[in-house]
Parts: sequence; C-alpha cells; structure tokens
Amino acid sequence: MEYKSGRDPVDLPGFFSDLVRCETRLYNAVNDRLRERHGIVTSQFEFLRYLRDHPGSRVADLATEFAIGIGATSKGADRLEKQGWVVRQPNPSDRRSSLLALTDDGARLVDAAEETFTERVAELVGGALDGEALPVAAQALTDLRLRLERDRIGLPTG
Amino acid sequence: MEYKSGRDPVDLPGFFSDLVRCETRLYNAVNDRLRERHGIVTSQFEFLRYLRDHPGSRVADLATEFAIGIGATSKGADRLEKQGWVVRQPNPSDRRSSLLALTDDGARLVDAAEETFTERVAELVGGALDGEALPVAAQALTDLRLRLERDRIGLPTG
DNA sequence: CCGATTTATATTCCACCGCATTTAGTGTAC
DNA sequence: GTACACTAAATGCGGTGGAATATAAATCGG
Repeated sequence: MEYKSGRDPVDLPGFFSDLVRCETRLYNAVNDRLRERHGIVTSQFEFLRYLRDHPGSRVADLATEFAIGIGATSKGADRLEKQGWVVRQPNPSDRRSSLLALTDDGARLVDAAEETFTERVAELVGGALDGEALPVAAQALTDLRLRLERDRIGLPTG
Repeated sequence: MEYKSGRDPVDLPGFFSDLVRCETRLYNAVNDRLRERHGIVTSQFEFLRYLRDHPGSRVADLATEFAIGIGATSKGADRLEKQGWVVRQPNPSDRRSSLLALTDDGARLVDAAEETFTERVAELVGGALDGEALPVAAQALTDLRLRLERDRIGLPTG
C-alpha cells in the first residue's frame, strides 16, 4: 500500500487536457448552432449577454471578465457596434472611457440567442452527464473559476 | 415542492461559462510559464507530447485529437518542423500522407516542458480544489470528453 | 486497366487575437 | 498651475485559426 488514502491521486495534467478538450468541442458545437440560427458566434453572444446583465460596463470590464486583451475587446465592441447591437455612450464621470449599452436590436438578439444557447448546452452536457457527478463537477468548476479570478491568474498583458 | 428530487437542478449554461472561463485562464497561465521557460506555447507542447506518445501520427490525427482544422494543424506542424523539433517522414503505405516524428531535440524539449507543465497545473488546480470534489470533477470531464469524441461533436469543417 | 470518387495534405484568403504603441484624459506632488 | 505618472481606449502589426480551394494520391466499380 503506497498511499495512505484509499483514493487514487488525481492526474492533474489529465484533468487539464480533458478540460481543454471539452471546452474546445463544446465551444465549437455551440458556435456552429449560434452562427446558423442567429448569425453570431459564441464570443459575441457572451459579450451581449454580459452587457445585458451588467449595463454600463466599460471595455476594460469585458476584457477582465473574459480574460482577453483590451485590444481584442475594443475591436469586438466595434464589430457589435457596427452591427447596431451595441452603442458606446460617453461616461459622464470619466471622459476617457465609454459605457457600453445594448440597443433594442441587441437586446432582442441576445434573448433569442440565449434560448438556442441554453438548449444546445443542455443537449451536449445534460445528455452526457447525469446523477451526482454533474452538480459536484459544476461546483468544482465554479470554485476553480472564483479562485483563478480572485488571484488574477491567466490575464493577458494587453 | 416543484422538483421531485431533493437536489437542485444544475445550471447548465453556468457550467458552460465556468468551463470556458477556467479553460481560458488556465491555458493563459500555463502558456506564459511554458513560453518563458522553454520558448513554446501550450498548443506546441500538446502537439509534441502527442507525437511522443503516439509516434507515427499524421496531420489529420492531430487535427482530430485537438478538434482543430487541418489547415491550422498543417501550419503548426510546419512551425515545429522549422524549429527542428519534428520531421515529416514519408508514409510507406500511403504517399499522400506523412508520418510525424519527434527529433532528438524535440524529445528533449517535450520532456523538459512536461515538468514545467505538470508543476504549473498542479499549482493552479491542486491549490484550488481538494477533497472529494476533484476526483469526481475529473471523472466527469473524462466522461464528457469521451462522449463528445465518440459522437464527433465540435469538429471544425476545415 | 481506366475513370470517377474519396482522401490527405497544402495553400490561400480573411477574420481575429495579443502585444506594443499612441492618443486622450485624469489626478497628484510640488 | 504645471509637470509627471497613471489609466482607458484605440490603432497597427505580426502571428494564427477557419473555411474554401487546389493538388496529388489512393480506392473502387466496371
């Protein structure tokens, strides 16, 4: 008996690989469905949903939330603005920054896309995991996410 | 009492978001460490490790494994070949395809990088999750991954 | 064996991201 | 009040991925 505990140690590199592989495939699959039904990709849906749920966010707030660079976020906001789903409003308390807001079109789009999103994720994940494992895994990912966010892990420099 | 079960239903969209956010930040963090210590990024480490563990793989095999496009995979192999870590050998049984193999330099690199990778993942994940949740979550992700791979979910067209 | 179809890879074009730089605005020390 | 450091966002460049296309090779039906 090598280990004191009766439980096998977890293969953390394997955990990382499984996490990345699941993310890639789920993201691709959701992406395809959102594109064909609504003409947006998942990152755009997530931007719109965040703005709906956090009105008055700035570009930097989005960048932090999604752990992507400021430049990429700014350009992503440009594209949403060009489509008429988002507007930049001047920030009354700081003229360097803008506050982002959904247009009516954007609000309608995100609500419609959310139905597709929710349905597809439920098919993909709910169909594969059931029983006790899913709630435990979900809580573990929530905990891990909070820890990474609290410690500012994995933020790009930009 | 609306639900028959005593357990709350899992928020699957939230599961998806947590999964994507964890993946992004872990990937970024591991990326930074591998780049500063070995001059490669995580995707390159994963290519090299796969080739070490699956000698004689073709470009298409890598593309399927990582659920990325053939074009991206071919270009990634070009970059590894240009650095002298990988060679394309003619496939004796099918002249359309090449078999990819690590060079000695590539083999040394992947072994060194693997230490860094393992150590960093252990810090990031092992430090945040413990107890019963981690093994259950790890198994759930393994199951989900196998299901997605079995059903060919989320493969790009290219 | 021959032509049509499929398969494996490479190539090309376009969109996007990260990084570095730039521009503009803020606030703080003196 | 002015210099200086800091912050927010935009912009340009290089690298990279995805999708479509091209090319070459293998396979299959006759």
